Formats: sequence, C-alpha cells, structure tokens
Amino acid sequence: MDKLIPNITPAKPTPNYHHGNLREALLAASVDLIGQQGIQALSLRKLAQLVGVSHTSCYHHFKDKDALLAAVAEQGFGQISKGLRQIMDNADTQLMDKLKQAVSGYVSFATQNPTQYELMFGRDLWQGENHSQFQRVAKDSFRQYVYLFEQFQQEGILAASENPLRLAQLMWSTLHGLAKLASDGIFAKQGDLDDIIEYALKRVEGLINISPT
Amino acid sequence: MDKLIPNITPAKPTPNYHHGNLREALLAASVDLIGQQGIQALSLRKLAQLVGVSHTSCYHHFKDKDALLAAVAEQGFGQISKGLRQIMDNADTQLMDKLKQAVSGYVSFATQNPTQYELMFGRDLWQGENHSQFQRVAKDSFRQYVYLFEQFQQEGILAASENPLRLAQLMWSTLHGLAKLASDGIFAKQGDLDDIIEYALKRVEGLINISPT
DNA sequence: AAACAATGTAAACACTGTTAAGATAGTAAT
DNA sequence: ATTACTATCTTAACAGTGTTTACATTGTTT
Repeated sequence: MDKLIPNITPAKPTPNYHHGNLREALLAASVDLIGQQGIQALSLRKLAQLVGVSHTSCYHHFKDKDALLAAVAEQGFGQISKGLRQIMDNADTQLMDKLKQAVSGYVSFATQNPTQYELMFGRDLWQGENHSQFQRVAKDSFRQYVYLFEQFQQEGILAASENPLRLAQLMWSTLHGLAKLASDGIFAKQGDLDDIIEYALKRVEGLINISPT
Repeated sequence: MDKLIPNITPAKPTPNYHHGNLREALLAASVDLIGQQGIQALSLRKLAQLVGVSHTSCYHHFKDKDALLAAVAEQGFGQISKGLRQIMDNADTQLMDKLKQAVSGYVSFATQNPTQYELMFGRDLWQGENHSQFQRVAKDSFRQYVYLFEQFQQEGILAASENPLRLAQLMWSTLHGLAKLASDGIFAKQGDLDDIIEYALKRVEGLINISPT
C-alpha cells in the first residue's frame, strides 16, 4: 500500500492559483517527508516548496505547524483503527486469531512507519494544547482492544473475574512498548521481535485458559 | 531529590571570564528548562542566557545541540541505573521484592521527569548519528533487568525452560509502555496506574510460580 | 617569559515559524 | 450580470533559531 520510496516530486505543474486540494496534498507530503527525513526535517517552507505553493498558505488550512503535525498523527491513528475494524468485523475469524492479527497489525504499522508512529505518541500532541479531534480519534483506536477483551468475556473464554479494561490497558502498554522499542531498534534486534511477540501471546493464552484470580 | 519547582535563575553574578564548570551548569539548566517548558522550548541561546554566558560557548563542550540533548538523556539513564543498582545490591531484599521495587522505581522516574523521559527515548538519539556513549549507558540500565531474571532462574524460582532475555525484553517493553502512557496521561488516568502495575505484577508472579512451558 | 591549548566572545549566515496586508478566484445575492 | 462576500493564495517583514568563522581571554606547560 505504501510505496517503499515515496516520491517527493518538487512541485507539480499546477497552473491554478487555487490548488484545489491543498490540505490533503500537504498532509500527504508531510507523511512522505517525515518518513524519509524525520520529524525534525519537516519545515513549512520545505513542505510548501514540495507541493509547489507559498509557505504561508499552510495557515489557511492549519492553525499551526503543531496543528498540521496533529493532523498527520491523527491520520496514522485512523489507519490503525481502520485496520483493527476490518479484523474485528470478520465473522469467520476466531477471537484468539483476531487478537493475534490485531497485535501483528499494530506492530507492523509501527515498524513500517516509525517516524509517524513517534509523532503519534509525541508528548507535545498529548500534553500541550487541546488537539481534541486528534485525541478522540486516537482513543477510538484503543477502545477496540477493550471491546475485544469484552468479547472474550462474553464468550466465556476469559474469566468473569478479570477486568477487561485493565487487561486491555496492560496489553496495549506492552504492545506500545514493543512497537516503540522495535521500530527504533533500541533493544530488541529487529529479528527477535517475532519471538518476543510469540512469547507474549503465549502468556495471554495461558491467562485465558487458566484464568487465574 | 529533585526540587518540585526548579529555580531558573537568569544568570548569576559570575565575574570570571572562564565559568569553570560550564558543562555541568549547561546540563543542569537543560534539565530544568526541559522539565518546565518542554523539549521544544530548549534553545542554546535561552540556555546560555540562563547560565549567563554567550550562546556560542556551548560548542566548546558539546559538538551539537543534539550532543547536548544526548548528554541530558544519558544523565537520565544514569540516574535510573544508579537507582536499580541500589535495589539490586541490597542483600536483605527478596528477589520478588527487588522486582517490585525496580518496577515502581522506573515508573516513578518516568512520571516525575516526563519530558526528560521523552527525550531519552526520542528517535533522533537512537536512530540518527551514533551517540555511542549515550547508547552504552542506556543499554547498561537494561541489562540489570536481564540480570534480575537470571537470578530468578539461578534460585530455581523461574523454570529453566524460560528465556531470561526474552522475559526481560517483554517485561521491559511493558514497563516502558506503562511509563510512557502514564507520564503523558495518554490512556490510563494517572490514578489507575498503580492498579495496572499491581495487575501486571500478579501476572509475573503467576508465571514464576506456575512456570508454564 | 614564551608558547600553547582550553575556554570564552562577537559578528554573520542561512533557515525557521508566524503575522500582516494585499492579490486572485470561486460563490451567493441582488 | 454585476455586486458583494468569502475562501484561498502571495509577498514582505519580523523575531528567533543552530552553526561557523574569526578573535579575545585565561590557565598551563615548557
């Protein structure tokens, strides 16, 4: 779906004074530029030149540079949410398989879009001003994990004594940690990743079958 | 140990041409400034003004702005390592209690120094140029977790069939995820954190007692 | 005392985000 | 269709940034 080498073509021959679709173009160029050169390398001016437009025109579509970054991050969460929903809505898949697919899908996104993933969890977007729209989309993607564990419980696979929310929080923390550390190559070598995931899933399976206190 | 409101005093009356301890002063001021205003707010000029020195003097102690940030991050890992070592070296503490203390200590650091923690795991420092010294200190702090689980195994508490490295990687991922999400208030409310940690530790305890395949 | 290296400063460069004022083009109202 | 209006894009300017270059001051070694 994503091109391996996104094409950053320096301006296209748009004879129109009004670009017509500048907002989307800016977002797309941002994803490309960030993916290739890192978050730091993204400047409004470079971006505008890439799209073939004056750099101040950005301010008609985004309040801030921060707002643009928030939109890029939001798009990332949207992508994850979409993928999760497709997995969840497949009636032919067993619950445990859904979990496995959800996990590997999440980690895949992080490792394939490491800089965007970094942006999505940057402290600025969560702590600073209220990028409320962005945060809403992000939290929606999380609720699907809670929903998954609730289904586990409804089908009696997971003991009623367990707390689905806590379980989802714990599992998602692990997932985020794995994704982050793997995508940045911090500790686990890229190859070890699958091993660790398998290792983690075994634990969850044990938890589900044994269902301890 | 850390002051709640670090004092950012704008320049001290240093009549000396040579500051004498500029490197340390810059690091300390960086930690303060970052902690109060965020990473983005740190500029070499602001920093220099805070210490009462010309902004170009930084380049005699750090190659880059990035190098300075790496030093700040390195100091953070050093702090964590030191705390872990104190826990590990206490002969009067049981292994399981050491684990608990290590976990809560780690999370405490992250929640009390959220911006520095963010910096420590920023992609730039891990991906970009080779801040080798920084990475060495960081990885040292991780090895202590591996060492802990190895001890578990030596004392027969953890089944020999388990892989201490994998276990440490998994646990540390979880820990990092929890710390990050909690310190930025992303999903878990700050109050829920203790619950989740307790929940997580129970899982590890179960793993250790039952010692499954 | 002279030579040297370490550590400080000042000036200049290219680049950044942001604002303000004006140009252009589509759209709705008369 | 002409007018008014709004959305969109441009140019010009501003303050602030990291970094380099050349120079000043100090501490140390010969």
